[in-house]
Amino acid sequence: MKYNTKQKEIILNYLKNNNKECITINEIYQKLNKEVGKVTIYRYLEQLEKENIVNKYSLSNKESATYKFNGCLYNNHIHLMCFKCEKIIHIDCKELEEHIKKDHNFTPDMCKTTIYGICKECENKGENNEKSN
Amino acid sequence: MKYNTKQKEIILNYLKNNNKECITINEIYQKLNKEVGKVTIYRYLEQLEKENIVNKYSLSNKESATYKFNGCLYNNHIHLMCFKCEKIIHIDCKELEEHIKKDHNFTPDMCKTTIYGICKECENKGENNEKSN
DNA sequence: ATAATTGCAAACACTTTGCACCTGT
DNA sequence: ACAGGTGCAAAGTGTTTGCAATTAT
Repeated sequence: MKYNTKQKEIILNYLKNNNKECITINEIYQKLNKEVGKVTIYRYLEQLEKENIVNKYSLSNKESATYKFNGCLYNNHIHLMCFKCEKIIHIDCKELEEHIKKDHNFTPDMCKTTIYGICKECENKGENNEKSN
Repeated sequence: MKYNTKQKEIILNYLKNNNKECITINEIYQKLNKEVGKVTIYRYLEQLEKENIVNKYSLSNKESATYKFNGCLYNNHIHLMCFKCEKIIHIDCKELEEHIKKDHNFTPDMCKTTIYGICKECENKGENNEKSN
């Protein structure tokens, strides 16, 4: 990756201007397919990951690879993802990070971590409504 | 899923006796391929998930689907996965769970959550050795 | 007997690779 | 000029589906 190309610029630009914290290869491709091929997106994102400009992680096996642009506003936030409504909640909490580091001898990368569970609203709904199955 | 079959018994039995907390479809298939077809494993595990007997989650896009048998010893442990050595560390820590619940209004399902980062050993190695790239 | 289950092969979806063509330096 | 990058098509991998044969009730 020694040359600068139109395609790389387009992709990086898109990542910079895209407001979403997390974006999948498919989302990028759907936006840019007139200008950049899918293979190039795969290859360039792989490169950007090596350079620590994006982080790659998987939210589910069903989706294409998910990336987060490190320059974006949301960095260092922790993600809580609700199973039920699939909403992602961003929290800012150094305490949690410090706890894992100090008490468990492990330096967490909260950018790459998603904590799964049930949000307050869905939990409340669940009590009033059906239990299903 | 109204009939009991030899195959279902074999799979469930294997999950019960298997000591690992997390197991992939491929691991199950490699053990049981003489007795059960892969498709049956997929279908039965899907069913077991609906019945809440196993939980499905993904550690990485590279591996086949990962399941955790809910009856196993390790339930409610938290997983820390090291990027570098890919080791999974199991910790038992109610504090962390409580913190998220109380302070962030979110009930985490730590069974389905993997916290990514760097373990102590790899961090130490990194300091002495090359930084690479 | 018959409705459900199994398992092969084929279809799918996401990702990676081989290679000829194009582009940046 | 030529090393590096792009993108098509093909291959690779994990998962799902169609369907005929088998099995549980």
